[in-house]
Amino acid sequence: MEVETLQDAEETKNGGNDFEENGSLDPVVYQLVRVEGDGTLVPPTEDEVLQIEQFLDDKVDLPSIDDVGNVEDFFTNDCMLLKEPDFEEGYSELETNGEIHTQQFDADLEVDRLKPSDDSLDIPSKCTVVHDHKPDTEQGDNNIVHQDNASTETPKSTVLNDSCSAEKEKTDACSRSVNNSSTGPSVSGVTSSVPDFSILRGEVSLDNLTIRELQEAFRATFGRETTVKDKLWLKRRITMGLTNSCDVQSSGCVVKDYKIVCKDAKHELPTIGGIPKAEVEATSLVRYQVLGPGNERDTPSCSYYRSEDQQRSSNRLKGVSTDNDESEGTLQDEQGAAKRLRKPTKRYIEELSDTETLDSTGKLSSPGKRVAHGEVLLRQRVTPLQEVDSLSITYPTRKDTFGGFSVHVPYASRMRRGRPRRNFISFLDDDPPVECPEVQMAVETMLGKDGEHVNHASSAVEVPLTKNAEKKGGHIETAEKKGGHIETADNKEIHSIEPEDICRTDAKTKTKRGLKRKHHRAWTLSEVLKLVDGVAQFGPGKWSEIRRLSFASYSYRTSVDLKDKWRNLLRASQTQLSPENDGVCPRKSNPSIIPIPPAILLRVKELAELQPQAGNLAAAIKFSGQSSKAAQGRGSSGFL
DNA sequence: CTTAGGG
DNA sequence: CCCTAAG
Repeated sequence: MEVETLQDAEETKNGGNDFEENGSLDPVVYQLVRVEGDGTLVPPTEDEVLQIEQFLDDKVDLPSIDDVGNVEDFFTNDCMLLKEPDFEEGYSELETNGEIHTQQFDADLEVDRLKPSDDSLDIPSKCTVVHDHKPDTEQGDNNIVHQDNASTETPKSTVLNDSCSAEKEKTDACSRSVNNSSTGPSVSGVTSSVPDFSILRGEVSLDNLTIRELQEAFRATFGRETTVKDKLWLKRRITMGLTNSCDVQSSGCVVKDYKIVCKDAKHELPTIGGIPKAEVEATSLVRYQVLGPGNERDTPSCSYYRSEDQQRSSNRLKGVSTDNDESEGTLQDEQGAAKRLRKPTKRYIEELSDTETLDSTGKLSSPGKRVAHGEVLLRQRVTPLQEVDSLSITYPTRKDTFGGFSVHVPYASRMRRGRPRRNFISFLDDDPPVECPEVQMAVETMLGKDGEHVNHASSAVEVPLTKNAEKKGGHIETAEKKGGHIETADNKEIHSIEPEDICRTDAKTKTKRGLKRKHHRAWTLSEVLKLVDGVAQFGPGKWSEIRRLSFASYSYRTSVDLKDKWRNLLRASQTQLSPENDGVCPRKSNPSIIPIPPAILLRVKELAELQPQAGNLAAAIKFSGQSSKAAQGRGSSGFL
């Protein structure tokens, strides 16, 4: 059996409660009772009591009058707000309160029994709630529990209760409501809109109501108007509101549940529909209701959300899932059928995201901020204790509603999908203001360029042609002043980074807007030779080939670079060679710049000449081999 | 991506 | 070296 929590109606025992002092509230005390299968109540065990007490203590603070007031207002607004997008603000406050409540409830739920709580708590309790929403449901004790979970109370009811205890006015209302089962929820008094619950009273089969009546009922239940004309939906909503459960079935819903509850309960809670207060379950229920109304924007979808959440929560809490699930499915299906699917709006989505983000609680996450607000609140209440795990689970995904169906969507999906900026590499690149080969290497590596760096570094030896100029004895060793380093041997120079490079690098980094300018690298004699050789082999225009084969080690030389360089070489060869005799560099005599060795130029020239010719012939191909060799032979004598 | 060319 | 147009 389960221990059912029963709340005892007000009790005066509370004694020194604030409430009493205020006089406004009827002190309600929860009594923890174990419900036997036969329905008899049994005094709680000490353990049970203890467990509950803890919760109570925590709660006690919560219900301060002020808080309560806020809560109430909040709820009140809630109804109204729910409709409108802008009601967010109200929530924050509520949440706090809500949490508290939730905790309590949770606690209660967990324990599954109520214990005579401290006086401090006054929750109007009412009778045990046995809901018969579902016809299907079994009626065993278990059922009861389930139902409670599933069904339950509206958040409002919860609130109301609190408020009642706290506020005088409300109290009155509460008391009234309590007294008059018939009376509409006192809430009305609080709420701007005064729902007329009368319609709900009694056992009325929603099925028999007209849309209009249903709408009225809806209004009575949620305190707000609805334009929805979907009977099914309305029925559901109403039922849900009344019962607080998700399980409501579209058809065959009878208000009587509500009613029953009312009857049992001494007070009707002003809550939305006058939901019974089985506080315990109420917790979970509360959520539902809130959601319902809130979500509702007259949209069926809301209910979906809820249902899921509810189910979950209830399941979690009680471990009873079956009924709920079924009901859920039913609801969803029905709704889905009834209404068109609704796609989340961008805004909606955004809101959701935000909400989720905000809620550390995680769970809340669901649906939209706003919509969810109510839910959130409720959830928190419910969740805190037990839902932890759920939270963790939930976290990764967010629920969205699609066409009324809740769907878990990975948060990630919402995130921007853009691919990572490809530039980031560039940035890396920029870097090396300093020259560290390492950095470069790293960069290059990252870039995926040829892995040359290694070579580069080690072989970097080469001196910029310009500078070295002639030196080459066979290799380029010279170092010019410029480099600052002297490369003794080509091989060695590892650090041949020239100051220039550095400077340039920086420059480019700074200069280039987004793109950094490629690090300037002077062409070394060896590079030129390779280039020439490459051209000789593959022919001009085969830059990519040359680059691949001949410049494997120079990752920083692109085919474009080769092409450019070649162009420059050609130019040079033409100008220099011809006037060659001058021997001097035409344009500058600048010492720093060392002209490309004539030998090379010669080769270039030859190639240039050959190529074209060859090109014509297509001999280029064949040629290439020969030419290259030839070229080598000649000019290079020692180059390659 | 590779070439060609202009800047 | 960069940039762009054109395959």
